[in-house]
Amino acid sequence: MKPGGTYLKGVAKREEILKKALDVIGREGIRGASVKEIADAVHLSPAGILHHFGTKEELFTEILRKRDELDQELFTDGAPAEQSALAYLNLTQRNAQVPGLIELFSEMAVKAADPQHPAHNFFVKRGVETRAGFEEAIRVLQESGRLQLHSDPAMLARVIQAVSDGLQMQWLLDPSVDMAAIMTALFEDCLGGSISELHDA
Amino acid sequence: MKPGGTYLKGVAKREEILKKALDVIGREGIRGASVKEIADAVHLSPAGILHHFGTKEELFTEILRKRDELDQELFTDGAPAEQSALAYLNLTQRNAQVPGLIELFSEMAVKAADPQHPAHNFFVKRGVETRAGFEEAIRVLQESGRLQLHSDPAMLARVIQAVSDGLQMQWLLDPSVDMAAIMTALFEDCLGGSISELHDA
DNA sequence: GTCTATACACAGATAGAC
DNA sequence: GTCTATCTGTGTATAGAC
Repeated sequence: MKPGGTYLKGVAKREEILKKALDVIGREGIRGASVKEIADAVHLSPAGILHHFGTKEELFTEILRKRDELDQELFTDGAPAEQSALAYLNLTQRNAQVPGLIELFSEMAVKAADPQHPAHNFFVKRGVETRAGFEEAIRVLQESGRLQLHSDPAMLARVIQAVSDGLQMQWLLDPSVDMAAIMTALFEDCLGGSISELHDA
Repeated sequence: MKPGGTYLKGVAKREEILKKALDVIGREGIRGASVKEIADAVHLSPAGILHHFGTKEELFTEILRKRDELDQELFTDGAPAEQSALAYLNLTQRNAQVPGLIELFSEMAVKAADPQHPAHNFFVKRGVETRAGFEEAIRVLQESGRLQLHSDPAMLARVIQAVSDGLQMQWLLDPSVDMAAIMTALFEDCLGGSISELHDA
């Protein structure tokens, strides 16, 4: 809304804050998830940060959004529907390397249950999109006969999302849980043993 | 550790606090989950509460434990292994009536990822026990031929737990999600369509 | 052993100066 | 756009009354 220079500087500053925040939280875990910690990391005061984002919860909502954005560029962009399941598995495996962000995501997901929470719409939309991807992949696999299970794709999509989220919680409690291995085994044993055909990445 | 009267009074007071706390949180949701709110509900000062429990996190750990205890009396006590899956479904359906407690549980589950958190061992133990119940039920069903799927019971138990936790998160975000229906459909479609045989409660 | 009163530490939010 | 100062709320620690 403002002429070039100033506006762009504001956006750039926001980006810088968000990137540094992802960094700090990834490294320090949820302990690094206070306004003050992030402020220190970008050499600003807490008030300076909140000038850009309004409130703490809005700041953290933007952090989540930013991570999704970065993830999407790396993994799922432009992949055909059939491969979205695989892309998701890759994502899962990679995310498992950054416990702090998973903690943040899980914590925010709970808080966002409140319709008034700034992240509420983000999580609703994210869930819808995630399941739509699964649904389409399932449909394609069913129609091509590579998936013998003929259950309602919408329901299966919900289940897959649930398994993914649920395994993350188990993994937070005990990092020795191999999420990707369980997901893969599940696809192969229950869904018709054909997801491995997609493996080429 | 102390002679009768006094000791019992202490225990009784703790029980009273825990019961009231479950009440308040169930009614007011996570907003009622501050030491002050609970203190008000039992007509005590915050310090009075903490005298009995030490810290806030320990208090809330005991609250979780208390709820499990009450749940167990109501549903799973004495049920044969084969029916534990059904008992769990019943529990799921009943819990869905008390959003505040599910929020509390989910939030604590995330915080308990930290091995130093007072609820860490509670959640670890709870997970082990939950999965052990599923595992035995699965084994029985497999051996009696009522479950055609021959995947590793331990892995399947993890998946079922994950679906259950994951669906709760979806439900928190959108209460129109019918957790029990999805769980039931999942058992019937993927696990061999035999869980309904157990339905008699 | 039980609890109140009080003091303290800290986080997030807000107002106003620069 | 950023800081300092301030206010509020919330959890925690301690002293001492009963």
